[in-house]
Amino acid sequence: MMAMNAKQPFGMHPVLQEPKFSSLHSGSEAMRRVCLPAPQLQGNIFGSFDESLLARAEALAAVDIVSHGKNHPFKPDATYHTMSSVPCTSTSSTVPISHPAALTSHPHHAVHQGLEGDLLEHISPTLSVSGLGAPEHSVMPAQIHPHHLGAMGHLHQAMGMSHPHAVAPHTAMPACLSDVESDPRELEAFAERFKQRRIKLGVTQADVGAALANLKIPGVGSLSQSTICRFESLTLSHNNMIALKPVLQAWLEEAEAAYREKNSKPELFNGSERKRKRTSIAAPEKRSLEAYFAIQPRPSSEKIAAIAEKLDLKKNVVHL
DNA sequence: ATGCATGAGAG
DNA sequence: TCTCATGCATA
Repeated sequence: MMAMNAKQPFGMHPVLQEPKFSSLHSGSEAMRRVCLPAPQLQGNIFGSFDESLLARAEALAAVDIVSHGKNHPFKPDATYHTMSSVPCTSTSSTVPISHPAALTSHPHHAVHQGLEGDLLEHISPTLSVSGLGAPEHSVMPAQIHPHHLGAMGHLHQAMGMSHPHAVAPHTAMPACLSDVESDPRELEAFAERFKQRRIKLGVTQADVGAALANLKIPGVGSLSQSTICRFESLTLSHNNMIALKPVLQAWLEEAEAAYREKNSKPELFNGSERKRKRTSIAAPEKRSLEAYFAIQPRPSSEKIAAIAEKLDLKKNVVHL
């Protein structure tokens, strides 16, 4: 044996197999990546990057490990793979099933749009943004390579949503009922963008899967590398794709926010510390201080000094 | 639907 | 060795 990544010595390889998913793939592509010291065990991931991989850590969205919880409320039903055609794409796709912004109460909301443009350097002017989620006003039939326009599309959920929602000019596509955002093309575009941006951030599929748990999105825990991979390669059922999209989108925004925050911040403390750390007072000391204060609301500076000395704290700290 | 195990390819 | 892709199993 040569590789065996310390995995389970389980060696079961039935011979038969049927193509569950019609793997309509686009082969893999060479992409540079930052090496992750730890094996791809999801559990370890966080334990490894810190300093050296600070950048990545940042990208991983305020990592704060969560054991996870694998349960997806999503109820799939149909299969994907239909995107290649389906010319019908309504324009009303402005409202995704759930706004990641709403799900995660993050301070980044305000900058979502900003980071959008920032990292999207490959935006293709070809498509109009107005669609906000429906990049293809039914302009293209079916044979167009959606990949080329996979630059944007999910500007929706930009909380404010100031665009007046232009009514579908023509082909309203009444048939595409549940189009709310299930538009396959849009999904594909998103998947493509997701992948590219993820790579740009130097985050691996496994990282993403694990980091998802940090988003604390109800009902969403971590996912495996496999799933992320499948999402990117559109090898999931349509509904599953749709269910996962907002989650991954939320992650992406988080990651990019953290990313940009990281390198925007001069953060290079030059000898002078910017802020002094908040002094934490031990519980017992704090209690005695409070007790004292109860008796002597206005202790003299002398007293304060004495107390400070006694508790080994700085005077201004004792001031409370 | 999703994770594990593992093969494949790249660096 | 790492990441990605995929077969297979299972909830």
